Amino acid sequence: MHDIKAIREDRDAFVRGLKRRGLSEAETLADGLLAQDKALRELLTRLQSGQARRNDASKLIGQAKQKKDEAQAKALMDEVAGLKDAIQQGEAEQRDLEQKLRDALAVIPNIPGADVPDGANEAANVAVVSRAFGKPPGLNNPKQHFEIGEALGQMDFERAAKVSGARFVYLKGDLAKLERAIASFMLDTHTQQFGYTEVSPPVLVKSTAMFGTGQLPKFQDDLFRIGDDDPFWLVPTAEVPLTNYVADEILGEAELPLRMTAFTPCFRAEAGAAGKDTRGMIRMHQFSKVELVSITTPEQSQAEHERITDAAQEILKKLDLAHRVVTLCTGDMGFSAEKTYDIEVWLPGQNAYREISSCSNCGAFQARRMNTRYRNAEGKVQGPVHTLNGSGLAVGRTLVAILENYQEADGSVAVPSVLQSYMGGKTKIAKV
RNA sequence: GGACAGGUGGCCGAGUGGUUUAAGGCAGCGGUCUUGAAAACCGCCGUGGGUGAAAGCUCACCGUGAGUUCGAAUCUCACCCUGUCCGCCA
Repeated sequence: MHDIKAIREDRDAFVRGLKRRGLSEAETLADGLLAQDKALRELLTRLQSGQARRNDASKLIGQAKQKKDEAQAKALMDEVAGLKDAIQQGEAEQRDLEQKLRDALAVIPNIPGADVPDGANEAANVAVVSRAFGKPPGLNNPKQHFEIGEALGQMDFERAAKVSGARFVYLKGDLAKLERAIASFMLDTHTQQFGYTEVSPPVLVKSTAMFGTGQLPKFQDDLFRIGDDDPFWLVPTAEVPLTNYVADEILGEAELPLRMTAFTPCFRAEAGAAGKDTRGMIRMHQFSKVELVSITTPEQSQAEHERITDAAQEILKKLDLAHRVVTLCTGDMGFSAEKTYDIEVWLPGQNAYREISSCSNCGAFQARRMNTRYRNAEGKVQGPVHTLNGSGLAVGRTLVAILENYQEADGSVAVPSVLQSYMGGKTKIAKV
């Protein structure tokens, strides 16, 4: 959510930012907002002088009545009665204008950071060369993960389709255990090495929480919803409950940065993804993910963005999985992000790098929607905090990457050394 | 799901239609006193908005929303949340 005051003070910067995002009618949009803002402020000035007079007169009426001066009281009451309609109408108009302005602001995406490359789509994303890691392994005729999993008899899409439909999967035996091992390994790394606090959050949330992180009102079609009025929503990522943890709060500067990590299932309707990644478990309605969220001061957020990306990459490094990092261009970034790094892992079966993590600095954008601020050391309330989130990592896709990168010619899969202790010492997953 | 009781500033807590400008206390900050500290005493101490160069003036906010009234923390209605008990339950 944007600050209308900031738009008022620098309309052109706002317009430039939205244009970089690809919004061609940014000028019209900005001028519309400013016109609404102006109308609202003019109304407030008018309305408040009426309210001030009413308050004064009402006080005088009280005093007159105490002095038993009924004539004086009557005269004042008559005067205020004349103001009443105008005030009530003005208050209704104020509510209406504020609501309209808020609704208009709620669907405008965040402004890209100054160092974000311009571009219309993922073709314009820019590699972060210094963050690249490892080389694709030389494998002969590598299989795709679902071929491996199905041959092991431990990955079942058919029965999942019978029970739940497309884009669901059953994992069994060692593969089910591997998912749990991956998650434990990730959580342990983030808590022990990077100081994140492990959290087990709700995965059903209210509309206000979805608004806070920016999924609502615009992206309702991507979400699963439960109930008609005052619904619950299934979280598409633990970013939602972790970030909204601080909603409507004023935090002390001393407690920042606040770092939280959670392992949760994630639910996505995948509307509009028809035909994409239909085989295998790359794109599911339900998948599990370890998420990282940081709440910081504005001064800290850029450094924290690098740090959160480090934490996510550390997992892939320990698993010895080749990957690269790209800075998303203005046209490829999510709604709430100011700057985003995507981490892409090498998948031999697909002969391609595929996204496994997305680390974003949302600046003050979500904090404004959530009404989360902080207090400095002197106790003075400052502006909104900054919020960041990153996948650390998508567990399903990590399992896919392990299957494809650690596959053996005989159809078995080696267990990466850092996971062996989580797998009861097992070094290999084979058909039973 | 049902019954009852509640929701007031950072915290506790008074306040059932009009000098409420939300009492009082705790915590915090500044000061007096003191060699220093404690105690005592004095002062300050919510958020957001409008207007203004500023000082200031002003509006809104007592769980949320709507309403009654000249005037609402206080009355009415709806909803949300918390606690206790009952029911159900991993």
